[in-house]
Amino acid sequence: MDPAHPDARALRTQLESVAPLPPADWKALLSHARESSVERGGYVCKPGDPAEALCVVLEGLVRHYYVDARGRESVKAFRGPGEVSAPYAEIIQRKPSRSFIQALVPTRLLVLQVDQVEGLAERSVALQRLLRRLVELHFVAKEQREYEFLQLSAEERYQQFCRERPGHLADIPLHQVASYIGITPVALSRIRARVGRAPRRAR
Amino acid sequence: MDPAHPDARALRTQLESVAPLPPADWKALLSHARESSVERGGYVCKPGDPAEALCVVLEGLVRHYYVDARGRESVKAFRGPGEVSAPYAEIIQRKPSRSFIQALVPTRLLVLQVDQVEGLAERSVALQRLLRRLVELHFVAKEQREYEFLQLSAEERYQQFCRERPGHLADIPLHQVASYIGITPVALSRIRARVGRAPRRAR
DNA sequence: CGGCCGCCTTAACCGGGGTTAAGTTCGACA
DNA sequence: TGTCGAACTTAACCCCGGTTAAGGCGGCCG
Repeated sequence: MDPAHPDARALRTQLESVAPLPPADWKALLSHARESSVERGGYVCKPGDPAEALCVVLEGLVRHYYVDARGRESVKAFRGPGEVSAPYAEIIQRKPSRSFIQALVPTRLLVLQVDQVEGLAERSVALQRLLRRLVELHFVAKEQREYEFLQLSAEERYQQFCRERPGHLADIPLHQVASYIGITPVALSRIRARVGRAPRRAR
Repeated sequence: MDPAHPDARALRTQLESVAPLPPADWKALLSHARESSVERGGYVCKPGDPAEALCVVLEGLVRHYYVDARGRESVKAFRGPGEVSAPYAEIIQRKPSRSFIQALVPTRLLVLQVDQVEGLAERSVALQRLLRRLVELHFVAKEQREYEFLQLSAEERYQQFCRERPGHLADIPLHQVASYIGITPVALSRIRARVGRAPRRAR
């Protein structure tokens, strides 16, 4: 991808705020990146796919979810522009994906191959540190989620969610929000009735 | 700490299974390590303490927990021999600890200063990679926990917990188990009555 | 020895959320 | 335009877990 491309510049800025990255490493990274588009409802990744791609959302919105043995579906995360989207746990464990990653709206992604990134990181402390920093931030996010399950009621988790993703509320079907906060669509509907049919930003 | 010490040898082996670490890095790490003991009920860390120590449990058992504004207590984790014990999220965010870390039995710890480790890692890709690997494993564990909250009932989470920490069940009071799986002691008691007063290994 | 306290259990009551089912709205599409 | 289906809501019923309170048990200490 061209370093002069606006997407590339924006991404660079964002990465710099996580950890400093020398220009050489940045160029090397970009040279392995390709862009990809997914239409609304399309899949970036399905169970059984080899977990080898690290994506960054450039534009649009995706959700990460999985389906358990009983066919019950759970949403793990939503990811918008600037966020990393990948079956991270499976990449770490070098297993095939167990998750779906699906575009909720037309989405553009920057795609990196994990082993190429790993290869570059073998030779750069800075890149290695950046990668660590990124996992650390993911870790903190998961711990925040753990906190919400341990200490908040479903209603509070819903309100928290509305605060977290104000810009995406209009694009996410409520049953997926319900799944994300760990309740059924029916229960979410009741909560929204109690709370007074909370914000669902006009478009 | 002496590299010839049995604890040091055991730890080395364990770290090697996570990611390779050259002898020079290992020696440097060890030279900054000190050992510390905590009696049963004693604290390794309390809210407000600067989050600067990375501990590894050599012997014993600790729990990580926090108390929210309403005084409600939640157990985030238990850590036994060979496991890392630290207010990780706070270290990552460079904030003071918000958690308690408490010994459930007499415990010995290996203590490292975060900034010393960071300093070493600035000069070693191998150490940097090892650190990343460790966070990655923490991340996977948190995602597993997220899965349990999303898809398992309290009863299933209890049985899962019994499978996870069979060796520590005897040392952990039930109300702490309840807190860990996100229910009240009363509810756990009922579950145990249903399930048939599950294993609580004789000592 | 007796009393206290922490831990665990049991019981009774209540409320939130799961389940099932029906009804509404709305957009896609023939 | 009519039909179909997905998404959302509402209602009825039930169960799990929270809450409160009481009682048992064992260890610690005066």
